[in-house]
Amino acid sequence: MNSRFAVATHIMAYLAFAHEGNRPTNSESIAQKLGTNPVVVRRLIGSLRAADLVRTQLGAGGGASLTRCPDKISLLDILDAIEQPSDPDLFALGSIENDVCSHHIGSCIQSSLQDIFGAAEEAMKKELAGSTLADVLSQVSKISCPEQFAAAQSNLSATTSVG
Amino acid sequence: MNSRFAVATHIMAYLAFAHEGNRPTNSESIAQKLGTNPVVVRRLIGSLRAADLVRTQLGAGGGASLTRCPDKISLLDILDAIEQPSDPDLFALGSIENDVCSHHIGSCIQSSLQDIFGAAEEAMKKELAGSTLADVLSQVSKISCPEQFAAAQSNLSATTSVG
DNA sequence: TAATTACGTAACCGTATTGGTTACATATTA
DNA sequence: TAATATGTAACCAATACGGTTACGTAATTA
Repeated sequence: MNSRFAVATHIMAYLAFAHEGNRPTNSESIAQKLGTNPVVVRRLIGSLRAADLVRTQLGAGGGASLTRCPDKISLLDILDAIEQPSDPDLFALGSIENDVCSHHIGSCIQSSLQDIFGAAEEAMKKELAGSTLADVLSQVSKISCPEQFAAAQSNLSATTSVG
Repeated sequence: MNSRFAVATHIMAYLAFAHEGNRPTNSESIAQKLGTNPVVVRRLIGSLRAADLVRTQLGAGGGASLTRCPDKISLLDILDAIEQPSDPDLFALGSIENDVCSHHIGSCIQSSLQDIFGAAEEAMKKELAGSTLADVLSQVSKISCPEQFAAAQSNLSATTSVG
């Protein structure tokens, strides 16, 4: 899960950069910036699309774009989008949840731990819910490298316009 | 990571149950209760011992026992104990952290995301730091199944005394 | 002292997951 | 109609993990 989340957030950040220019961004250029494969990007974009965070457009000039403004998309939205049925829970008890352990004391411990793990997960999600893509962008522009940020923005819109 | 944490916490909970009776608990009996293999238990106990949460005793009548009272051991202590160098971080950027991506905008996004991910992780850890093994035990005894809890406690001390 | 117990650790295996890659059908644009 | 780009399946290699066996070593106990 962890790398998927980071990559997905990265993708969303790039799409947020390109959000002003109305042209979609293709998986090829995102993959190149991330140093990965276009199919990997498309797979994640597929999950993001299923969660209605991005829309995609087929055909020439196609690609992905955000469905709403970056300040309306939290990092929790992204996490929820890429969560898979195979990721039951960040703190899943996994193989412990079997019949062998379902004697009294075992199941009692389990339910107790699940409460605590659930609280920890909630705390994490609450934090992620408080950060939006817009926050990421403004942090980038303010703190890290303002002039490169401006240059990158114009580069990006140029890239997405040209192809 | 996630299963390791859950299993380790389970192990610690069992050791906490046995903490009053001064006899250590062997990996065999813990593994049996958890429906797993003694070696798996010993591996985790090895990490817990390295973090000075448990001590182990070799030889006949040996096993593991807590180094301090359950109310002095937080779930964060356990998480920290079993964190491995290969688990750099819950939100690690993984394969993104390569040279290809280290152009200006990419590295800016990364540092921004790392801040946010770090905050989320901190929130989670803070929650775990607030829960002790004693809390787990009392939750088990109070909420879930008081009479079984009492029975299990006496069973456990009997088990660890007899072998 | 000898036998038993139990840990510590290495080694190996099967499985699951993941990311990377190729390939191709489909849709959209020009 | 040609070019572009997505959607998706399929396959591969690498990694991680849990399970298991095996064995050396230490401590107890008879």
